Formats: sequence, structure tokens, C-alpha cells
Amino acid sequence: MVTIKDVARAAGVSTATISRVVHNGGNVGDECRARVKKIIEEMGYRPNSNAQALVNRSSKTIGIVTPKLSMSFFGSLASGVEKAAREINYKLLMTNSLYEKETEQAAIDSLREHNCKSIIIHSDYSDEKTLAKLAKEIPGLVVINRFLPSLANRCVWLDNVSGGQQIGQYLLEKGHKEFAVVTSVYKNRDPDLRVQGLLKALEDEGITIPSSLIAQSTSNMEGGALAARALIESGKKFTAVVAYNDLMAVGLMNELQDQGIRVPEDVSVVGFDNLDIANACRPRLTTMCYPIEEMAAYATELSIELAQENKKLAQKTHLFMPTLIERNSVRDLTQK
Amino acid sequence: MVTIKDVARAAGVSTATISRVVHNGGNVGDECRARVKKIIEEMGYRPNSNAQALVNRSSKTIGIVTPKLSMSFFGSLASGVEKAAREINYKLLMTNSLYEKETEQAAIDSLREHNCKSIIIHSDYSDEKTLAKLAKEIPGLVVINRFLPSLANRCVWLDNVSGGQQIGQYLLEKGHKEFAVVTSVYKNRDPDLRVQGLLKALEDEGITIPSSLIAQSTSNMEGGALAARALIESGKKFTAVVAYNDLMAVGLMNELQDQGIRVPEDVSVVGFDNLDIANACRPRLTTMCYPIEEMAAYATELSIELAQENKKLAQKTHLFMPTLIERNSVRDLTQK
DNA sequence: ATGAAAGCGCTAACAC
DNA sequence: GTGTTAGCGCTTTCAT
Repeated sequence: MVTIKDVARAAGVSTATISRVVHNGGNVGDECRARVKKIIEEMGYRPNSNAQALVNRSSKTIGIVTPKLSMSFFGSLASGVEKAAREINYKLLMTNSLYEKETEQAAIDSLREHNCKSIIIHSDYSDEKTLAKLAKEIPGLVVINRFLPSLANRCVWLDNVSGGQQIGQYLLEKGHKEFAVVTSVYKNRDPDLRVQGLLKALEDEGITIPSSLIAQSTSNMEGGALAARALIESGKKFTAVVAYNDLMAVGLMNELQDQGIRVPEDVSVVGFDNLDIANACRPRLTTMCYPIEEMAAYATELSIELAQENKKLAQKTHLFMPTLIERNSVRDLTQK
Repeated sequence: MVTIKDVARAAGVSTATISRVVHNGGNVGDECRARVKKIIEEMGYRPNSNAQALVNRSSKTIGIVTPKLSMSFFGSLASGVEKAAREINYKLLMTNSLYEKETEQAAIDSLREHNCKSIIIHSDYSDEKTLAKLAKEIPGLVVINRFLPSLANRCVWLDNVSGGQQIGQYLLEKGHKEFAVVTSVYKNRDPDLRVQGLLKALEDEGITIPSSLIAQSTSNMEGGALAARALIESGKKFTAVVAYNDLMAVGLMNELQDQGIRVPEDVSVVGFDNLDIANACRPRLTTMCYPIEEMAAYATELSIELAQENKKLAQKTHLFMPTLIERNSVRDLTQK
């Protein structure tokens, strides 16, 4: 391993000078700078980032804590962070929290040991107090996918209520009047918010959803299939069902179709997230786009800014809007 | 931030002693050890891993280089690594190579700057020479998903030929005699190997595939759809098509069905990878399981062992077998 | 059993 | 414009 001393010796200058040219600092003669640069190149010198982090009390890494990287949604999140991080030459430190409170805490701790001053967390467990305390110690902490009033300027989140509302309005426009909902037992608040938005939209038209047509299940394909059965068994009629997310929507659609119910001819389905899967299933799924990759990239930039103690951002909030992606899983009832 | 000195002062002992108890080293009195432990706990002391990495010349991180984290396959890979890494208290440093040679190199370099002695790389570009040179400098380098003879003991790979062969045999058993192939222009060698295996299996039965029924395209859903059209336009008959991977297979199936060709009634389709998508599409896709998460976890353990200069492993190779997952996209022609 | 001290590779005052 | 030097937080000989 070639160190700064080796380079200094080879160039016949001090380590301070090497450090200066590495960082494009001033106070180095043109001739000297050129010579050092050449030698660095020749020797293949690369600063040891651990030493840098030690002396700077901050490492050029951005930490990310998500429940499970193998899930498409979180993979996209990580990719968004990585993209933004690479552009400013930061590295990505990753940990899965596995939907467990202790693991989530351990993940954060380990990031801190690494002098990681920027952390993007998709927190499902830690309560507001814990996160608020953390934010005091980690200037670059950013919470993605959740809004905490006391941490308003470090939350990058999605308007789930609007998402639900948009779906409701869209379905109404298409002439639907009998709705069902497939929601999740997921412990964060997104499911409730989305349903809330939906109900709000329907309410304006005086439409309600009977409780037997609100099925709750796990937020994956199996959950969707289970919910489909529950809906069918209720015996109640519905022309459209709104699912918590794409995974549930696809499980639901498939189960419906397996039971001889056509989508969208007999029943329309709408999802949420716009995962790849929404394009792979048949019919293609009409869904709300959750721009997670962009949000993650944005969160990364925000995190870096925050980490440099830039107080200007104190008041700014960071709310993203989901948008409807129209595909083929919804039938237009206004034209027979 | 509480440092080792703070703890030492609070405990009235030297930093050496603290270090000893932190690492459960010997030569510390029982009473003293207990007291220090308590103080560490109280003060919430956590060793600075950058300082540790600096003095140890090695950091407890494992680096991973993959093309694109947002792709399901690589997300699973990363998850496998993370899982194994967390168990031994290692952190994950991630970089995307974006299918570009320079980025791949930059990614490796950046990992080295971090004193990362264990690196798992899904390399699509670097040639064998480059990687061999790298392996000399990075003891824990492991190549996943590719076999390089000169690096045999650090390659964790899949028997793609066997995979293709298994598919061929299975289809043969099901009475298929007219085959088509949808392969990829992907620049690594997997596609060729899989086709090779398939052809080998067919050859034993004296069956060949006309070149007009070997469609080549990009390895995603659109590529699969494109290939489907090419196959149909060839005018040749085929009862089964073998796709390079699940993405292509699903694109292909959907396109076939959109064109009024039923799967599996008219045409059978087989994929490769066993992504989530294979379970989401209709019919559910019969495919080869690529146990990437397990392989990644295995690769991680291997990498750590290698990094501790354990020469014992010099001769061992690490080949995994894909296994057939039977679902509903293949028709049994032997029973009308 | 415990401590003193050197040094890992680097940066940033400060001196010249 | 360039060099000297004092650490950053930690580990590890070597004394005691």
C-alpha cells in the first residue's frame, strides 16, 4: 500500500504538499503541483479513507437503513441513494433492519461507529422521540417515507392521502360506485392514510364502503389472494377494488381471475407503487407511481446538506406527490 | 462522541486496559474488567471503526459491486451478503457498476481506499487478467456468478450448462420436439452457456433448433416481447420456447398471449432465475431456481476466510446447481 | 495485571 | 510556496 509519505519521499516534498495537491488546495507552485500529480499517478496513490475519516471526524459515506434490500421497492430506494452518492464521490453503507426494532437500532449504531454523518432511514419502528434524539446527534439524518412533525425538515415523504384520493376520483370518473378495499396490517401508517384519502374522495359523492368489503391482510401477493377470497365470500357486489400496493393488487387480480372473475371486465383493480411487477402482470396494472428512486436521490442530497450544518434548510419540508399510471386493469363503466 | 480516553479517565485506568476489555483480551483483573464494562455501558462508548481500521490496516466491512441494485436479482444478492455480513458484525459497502467498465473499476478502487479486504464482485466487464491482478492485492476478493480458471478458488458460480440441460430434458420428457430459444445479447457468457446446455440435451435425441427460431434480444421484458414477435414472424412451428431469464420469459409469454397464442396450451415457456415475477405472471412460470441469495451468503463467508489468509482453501471450488421449479407454463404433450 | 508510548495515514495550524 | 508538527482514536509492544 502506497501512503502519502511514500509519495512525499518520491517527490522530494513534504506530506503537507501532497495533501494540498490531492485536495486541489492553494499554495502549491505550478511546477511542483504538476510533478506531484504525475508521481501520484505513477505510484497509484490513493488516500486511505479511514485515516481521512479519523482526522476529519466524518467519513464520506452515506448510510442507509431499510427493512429488506431484496424487496424491489427498497432496491430502488438504495439505487437512488447510490446514484446521488456516487455523483459526489460518497460511498454507501448498507444495513437491513428486517422489520425489527432492535435490528433497526443496531443498524443505526453501527453506522455511527463508522463516523457516518449522513443517514437515510426507512424507519418502521423507532418512535418519534427516538428519532428526534438521534437527529440531534446525527446532523445528516433523513427519514424517508414517513412524516414526523418534530423532524419536518428531515422527512422526505409521499402524500399517501392524496394518492388514495386520486385513485378514488379516477374510479369515480370511470363510473364506479361500488368499491372494495384491500389494505394491509403493515405496522406503519401508509395503509390507513391511503384508505383515508380514498374514503374522502368517495364521501364527496356520498359513497361509502361496507366494512365487509374492507379486507385486511399481509402486504404481499399471498395477502392479496387471501383478501380476494374474503371479498368474494362476503357476497357483496363491487365493481372496483383498491389495493394497498402492487404486490397485493397482483395477488388479488390473479386470484380473482382464477375464480373466473374477469379483470377489468367484471372487476377493476388499482394498485400502488408502480413496481416492475405492475407491468408484468395481466392485465397490466393501473397504479399510483411512488417515485421512490427520485425521492431517495433527493433525500441523499438533503442529507449531505444537512450534515454540513446548513441551517437554511430548517423550515423546508419535502413532500412528494404520487401520480396515476393508467394501464389496463380498470374498466370504464361510463361507456358500455 | 465518547472516546476510549474518556472511558479510561472515568475508570481510572489506561486506554490499553479499555481496549483489552473491549476485545475480551486477557490480562485484566476480574474486578477491573467488570467495572470497565459497566462504565462502557453507562457512557455508551463505541469504538470508532475508522480508527480501528487505520491501526489494523483492515476494516470490518465487506464490499459489494453489482451492476444495478434496483434489479431484483442484485437486490437478492445484496441481501444475501448483508445477512451473512451482519452475523459476523461486518458492514456492507455498496457500489453499482452500472454495466460500465470504468464504473466497475472505480467501484473497486473506492472499496480499496476504505481498507476493505473482502470484496464480492459481480463482474461483467473486467477481464480475467485484471481480476487476477486484483486478487493478489485483495486477499478476500470473490467473484460471484462467473468462473475464471485462474481464480477457481474464489469464484462462486452457477452451473449454467446444467441449467440449460435440465430444461431440455424436462421439456423432452413432456413430449416437446419443436423448440425455440430466446437468448440475450448480454455481454457476459451466461446466455451462451445456457443455450449450450439446452442444445446438448436436445442433441441426445437428435433434435436441433433452426437458427430462425433462435431469437436474440435484450435481457428484459421488452426484449422478450420483441423476441416473441420475431419468433412468430419466422413462420416456423414450435411448441416450447426456452428464455434466457424470467424477465424475458414473462415479456415473451405476455406478447404471445396478446397475439392470441395460449400459454401453455399452444406454446410452453420456461424461464431462468426464479424471481418473484415468475410467481406473479399468468400462467405462473416454470423456471430454474438460481439460488443467488444463498450463493451470496456463501460468497461472503468465503471472502472473509480468504481475507484471513487461510491457505487451506486454495483448491476448493464453489459451484452451485440450479434446480427446476415446476409451475404452469409448460404443457405435457404426452397426455392429450 | 496494568501502564506508557509509539505509530497507523492523514490534515491543518502555524512557522518560515 | 513549502515544511514542521501536533494530533484524530485506537491497538500493541514493551516495561514494570
